[in-house]
Amino acid sequence: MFKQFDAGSTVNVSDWPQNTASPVARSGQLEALVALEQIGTRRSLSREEEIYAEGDRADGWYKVVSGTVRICKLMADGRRHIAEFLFAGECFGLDDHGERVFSAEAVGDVIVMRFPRLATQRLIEEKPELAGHMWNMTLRSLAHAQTRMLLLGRMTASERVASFLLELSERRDVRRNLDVPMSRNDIADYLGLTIETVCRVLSAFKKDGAITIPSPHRIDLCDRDMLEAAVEA
Amino acid sequence: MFKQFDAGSTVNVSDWPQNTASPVARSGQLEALVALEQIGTRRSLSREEEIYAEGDRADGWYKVVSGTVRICKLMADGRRHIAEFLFAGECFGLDDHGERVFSAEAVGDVIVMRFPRLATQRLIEEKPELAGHMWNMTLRSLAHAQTRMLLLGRMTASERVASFLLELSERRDVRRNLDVPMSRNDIADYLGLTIETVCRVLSAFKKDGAITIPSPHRIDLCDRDMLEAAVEA
DNA sequence: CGCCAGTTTGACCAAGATCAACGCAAGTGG
DNA sequence: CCACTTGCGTTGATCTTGGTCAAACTGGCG
Repeated sequence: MFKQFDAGSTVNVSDWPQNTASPVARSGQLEALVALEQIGTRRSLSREEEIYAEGDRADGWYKVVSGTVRICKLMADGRRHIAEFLFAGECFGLDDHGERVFSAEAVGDVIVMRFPRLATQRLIEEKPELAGHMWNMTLRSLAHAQTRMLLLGRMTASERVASFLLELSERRDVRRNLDVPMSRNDIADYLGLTIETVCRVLSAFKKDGAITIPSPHRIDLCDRDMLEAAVEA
Repeated sequence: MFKQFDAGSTVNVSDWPQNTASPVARSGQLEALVALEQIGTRRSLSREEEIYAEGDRADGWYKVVSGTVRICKLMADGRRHIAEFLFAGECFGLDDHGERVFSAEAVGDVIVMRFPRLATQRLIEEKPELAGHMWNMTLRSLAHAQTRMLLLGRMTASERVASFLLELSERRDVRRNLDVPMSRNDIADYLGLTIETVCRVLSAFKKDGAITIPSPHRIDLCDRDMLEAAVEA
């Protein structure tokens, strides 16, 4: 089932390259992380504002402080695809060299930290342990992307929506009273469906008693087992 | 359009963390890569043989020497999803910690190099520049995964197949006489379609004069422009 | 109160899935 | 050497899921 929804690209010291490292390397790692945090600058954005656009120079990466960010791509004929949603503590924009391949936008009001690429590179040269940390964040994104490829390639509409609700619940660490910051349209473009299908599936889940929908941006997971059964992967 | 199909996770010294590094760091990098190659062991597999299974301990990663490898996952009810095909020079199995989330199988006869996880970790501690190299390989996989999410989430059957043919052509560096090592079924599971749909789309392309199909595992791209137009992303 | 943006619901439609038959080599065993 | 099998691939007929189009609903907000 879907237990390994990555907890996002939060700072995490105990992983692949590090977890057998000597104590010395480990304390170096911690110090390096502090140094990393210090090269970041704060930036506030309001609802629907663009953080960067497709085609912009990719000269930095970001970490969400508060709010929700979406990473998306527009096709020539207007079809939209949302590659990822990012919540507080998660990082984005590490990928792509040179030009941005996707754009990043604020779903609601958002605060992010921006880490300039050059400063990051210099810091990595200075403290090579950091490369391992960056690598880990990328590995997490990759694991998440693979889970989503399975979802987009082989799951039915209800499986996708159930999956989405459970993912939200895991990532935001809420068991029942889920708040859903993004619009139905965003959800649809994230799941490779249409807004109507998303609505219909949600209504169906409601009728079956798996969820209730006090308001469009608030969903109660009454019966998680039912949702988990709907995923069935 | 789809020009940035990553050339795979081949060894590549000139990237993100390295490309502004001092000459000293660069030569260290090269030396480190040689050291890396030396911890690998050769392994031969025949058609349809499993390299590792879902659930196996993830205690190493691989590089394809010759042949084609597929990374796949089976859902409980038998639906199959192919996450990736790997050709000579490309790496896989770097992702997942602990247990394998996907399995890896030889499409035809295959030779791979296996790099044990522990030895790799030790080497990284010894030569921290290597972390940057590993990170780059992961970044490439991620870029590829993102391209595929767009394909699976938002493209039509013909767009997917056209995309696939062009991707094959780019990655194997062949402009016309494409050899297609995988079965129609593999292609379908890679593109999130059924085998019948793949066949039909290929037949349609043939009728339109975009391709010819001398044999099932050999496809001629007569009119690349037509295929590129069919993708239209 | 009426407008507006986002959501929900319904009726209909189509892309692609499913089911089924057929074709076509490459074995295989008599 | 030739029937027979077997595993793919291709094609056709029909069905289903989810998309499209359109209308109604809902909760702010001027």
